[in-house]
Amino acid sequence: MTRSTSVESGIRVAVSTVILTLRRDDTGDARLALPLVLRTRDPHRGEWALPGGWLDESEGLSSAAARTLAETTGLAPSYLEQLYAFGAVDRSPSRVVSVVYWALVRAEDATAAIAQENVRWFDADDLPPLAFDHARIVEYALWRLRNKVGYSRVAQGFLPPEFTLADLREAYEAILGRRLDPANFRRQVDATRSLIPTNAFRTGSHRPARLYRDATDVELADRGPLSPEETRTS
Amino acid sequence: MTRSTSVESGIRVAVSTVILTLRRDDTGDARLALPLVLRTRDPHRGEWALPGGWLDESEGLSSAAARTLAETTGLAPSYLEQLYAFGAVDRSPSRVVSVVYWALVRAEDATAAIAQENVRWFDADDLPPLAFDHARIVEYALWRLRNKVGYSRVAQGFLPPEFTLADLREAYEAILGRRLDPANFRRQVDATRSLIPTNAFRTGSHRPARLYRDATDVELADRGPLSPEETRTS
DNA sequence: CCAAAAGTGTTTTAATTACACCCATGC
DNA sequence: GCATGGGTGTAATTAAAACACTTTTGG
Repeated sequence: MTRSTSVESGIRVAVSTVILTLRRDDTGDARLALPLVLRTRDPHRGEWALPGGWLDESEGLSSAAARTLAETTGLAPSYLEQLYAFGAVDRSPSRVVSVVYWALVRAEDATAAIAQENVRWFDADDLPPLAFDHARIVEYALWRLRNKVGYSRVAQGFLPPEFTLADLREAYEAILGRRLDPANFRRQVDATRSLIPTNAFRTGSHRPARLYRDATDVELADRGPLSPEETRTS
Repeated sequence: MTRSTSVESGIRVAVSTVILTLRRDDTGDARLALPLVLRTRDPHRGEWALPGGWLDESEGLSSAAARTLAETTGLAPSYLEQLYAFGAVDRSPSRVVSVVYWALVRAEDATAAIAQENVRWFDADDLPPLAFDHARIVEYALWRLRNKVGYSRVAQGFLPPEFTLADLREAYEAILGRRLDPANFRRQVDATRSLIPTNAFRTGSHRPARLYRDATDVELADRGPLSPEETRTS
């Protein structure tokens, strides 16, 4: 497009996203799941890869992540954060720097997600062989999530606006892979003052459970150094 | 270089690094300091900017960070970690994605650093106006350091192989900007079992202080998802 | 001897954990 | 009634903080 060669480069910038949601397995337990795209072109044709695409010259990094996320799943994320920039020389036949994001989508959104050719949701700890270095990327995204759930409210990104403490605890348990004491969990979350109780209850089984919603309009977690556009609550 | 236009892009990839060290101020206290480069070309000619350069097609991201770090300071970092990828459309007149690293260098190395035209070391909380979005980047790097010092051994990246507990505490105090109780600090660090005492003492003033060195060969902190080359201890 | 930093001990407070127990609903 | 998850109470353990006190050097 431009005549000057000084603004051209043999290095291309891609943006990919590790999209996570909660899904119920056969036993009814919630488990982490993520969508992958079957590659129809070389390199790595026939292998599964993270959703993503080339960074357009006119869009920001997080915009590109949200765009490719919508293109592959039809969803808007409830949480989106940059994960890491991968740029080893040998990670692809051509020179590609991938800026990878990770996103959370609500469970009920994910079940309503558009079913698309070449896109499938996999259990996060039962993945097929992945293209490029994507296996390592997913592993790191899961590490980040498990870490961040310990000091932030990110887990609420999996839940609808109103939820019970058992819902929230189930999300934590699925992320951390271990059971949490209901009594202590309750005390810990209301010590953070991040939930406000509603007057509604979820009924249907045993004693009804109170529904809660977010106490504040602030972010679920620190998403890093955001540009002014990214700071706006969309 | 290549004839195919499909591997060309109007987006260029730059790598910059926030290089941090400890320096003594007039009162003898240790303070965080970092080198900046005076821009001699537009855009932002005459303003100070982070050391960095264009990513070469044949080098990895962290290699580029180490290379530009050596070019501007003549130093090798004792710690190097990716900070964030900045890619807002309007952060530069041309489209640039900057992958930013942060690095620690040892104090005595920094004082021996090559004095270079257009490069100056500034006190971290008394910086001149910076080019591009570099002020925000430095701020985030300092936040990351202050955060990471709480749950890792990164602070040792400022110190020589052998040091006293007072040296280490002084580094913590400079990073965190507050005093720490010597008694509690001692207990906390030896609870981590990350230091082993030597039989040497530092003398010269008052009661001699025992010298310690790193207990392990492992990294000072989790540097993120590293490629195989980056994992090698160089 | 005195000042000052190195190093130890002790008390208090807060956070975490484990677990007993009561409550309210569906069946 | 009774099984089950919702919700409260409480004791034990652990970690963090505050601070008095002893030790060892230089001057």
